[in-house]
Amino acid sequence: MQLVSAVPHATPTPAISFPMPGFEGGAGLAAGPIQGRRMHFARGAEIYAEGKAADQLYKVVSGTVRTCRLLPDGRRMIAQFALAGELFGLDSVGHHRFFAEAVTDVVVIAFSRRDINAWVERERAAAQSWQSYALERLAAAQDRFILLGRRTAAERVAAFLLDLVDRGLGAHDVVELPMSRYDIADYLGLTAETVSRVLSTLCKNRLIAKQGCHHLRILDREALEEQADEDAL
Amino acid sequence: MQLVSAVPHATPTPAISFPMPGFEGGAGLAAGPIQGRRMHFARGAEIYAEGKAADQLYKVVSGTVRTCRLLPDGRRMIAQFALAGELFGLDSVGHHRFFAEAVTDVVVIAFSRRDINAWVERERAAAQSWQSYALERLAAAQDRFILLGRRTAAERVAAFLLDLVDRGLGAHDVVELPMSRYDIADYLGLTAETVSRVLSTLCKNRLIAKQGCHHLRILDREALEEQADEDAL
DNA sequence: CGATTAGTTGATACGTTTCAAAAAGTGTGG
DNA sequence: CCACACTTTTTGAAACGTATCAACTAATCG
Repeated sequence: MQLVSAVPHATPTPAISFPMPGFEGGAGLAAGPIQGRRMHFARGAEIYAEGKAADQLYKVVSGTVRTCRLLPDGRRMIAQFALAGELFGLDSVGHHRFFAEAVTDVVVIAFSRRDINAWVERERAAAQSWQSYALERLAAAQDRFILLGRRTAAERVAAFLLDLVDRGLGAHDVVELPMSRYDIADYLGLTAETVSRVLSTLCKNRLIAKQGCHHLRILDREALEEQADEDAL
Repeated sequence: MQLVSAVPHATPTPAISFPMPGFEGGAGLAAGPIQGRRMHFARGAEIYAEGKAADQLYKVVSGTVRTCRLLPDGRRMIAQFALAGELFGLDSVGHHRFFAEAVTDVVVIAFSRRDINAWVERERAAAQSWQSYALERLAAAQDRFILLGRRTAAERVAAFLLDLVDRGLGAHDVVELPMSRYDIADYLGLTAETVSRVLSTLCKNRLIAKQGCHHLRILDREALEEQADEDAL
């Protein structure tokens, strides 16, 4: 891992907050005194490889990260897009079962798994927070079964856009799409062409409007939600 | 919930073991002194409903359980088949996001979430066990993304059969399929007809042999694994 | 600004679904 | 224990949605 070399100005981040989504009330509750290492990665750079020891958990400060796996024949599946403020790297106990790459230039904070474990054992609130986080991730994963197993291309794309908005990607009714069509396709179990076609159809039907291919304006959120067909993602 | 009425001989199960798969070494490590309630359900009976408070975690003693969700238009997705010895009901923190039904006549033990939490807070090993279990479930869920998003019908069915064998459903090379073709289909994101066709093809190619439609003999495990294409499920 | 990559659109192919009917399996009451 | 009714599974034919391949266009980067 060329992690260290990828840290130009490794400011000794003092007492980084460690929010567990789903537990903290606000946006950045300082839930513990864990120190993290701030790291930078350029667009496309590998953050960790599949099979490497999963000894760190990462929090995205800015930018977007994808975690993926490749099948022998080249098919790819993206397990997660981690947006600013979100965590990634919780693949498994021992070794990473996916690899992580920077979708855009990113800044992340890496927390040592050992520190987290120690903290969780020390403080009751930490343990609860940690457990809630794991359960929330599990719930999100289960929801995705339905998306991938039982929904059409149009439903998947609509749900995906709404999910990004809900997670804060883009202001007001403008969605930012930092990732490529291929990334979206590999996240939704489709092809890039199909994603493109669905987006074009949504434009034609005046549900969204393209403002460059990485920025969409949502024109009719209600119709989009109807297309996503509730309880999804 | 007609849970209580469904308990004919509610033996006051004394000090039930509470194994967390992935943590205990053997098959039934008594990891804690948690008391559970033994319950019986007839084939097809509902064990808990979607939306109900998720205040219990269940362990299957015998039989098979499915956890599902229904979409408004009738499409169904099965999130999990819980076999003998496995846990289910860990949908979420607050309320069940899936409903659970008995695939066959089942005996389960219900553990109170409160008891589990208390135990986890009391004993260090319990906390670790609990965490490992949650992470293992998460890893399994992530693997299923690939199955549902990037694999063909034949690959999914092959992987499903191998998974059942590995989890102990059926002795030697004979797989037991307690669930219907519709159940399998809704677990794999297919239709029952497609599942049936894939199984027929596998028979024709001498990878498996049908012994009644709920018992299959695996004739060529290697070829089946090749069809499942490694790292799946 | 030109070269290269990413995105869109179209035509066709393929895999899975859908609808329909036959066959096999399962349960029940005489 | 068998016959009947019902359900589940299997098989076939046609329709549908998405993938694939190919060409073109737009965006991005040096």
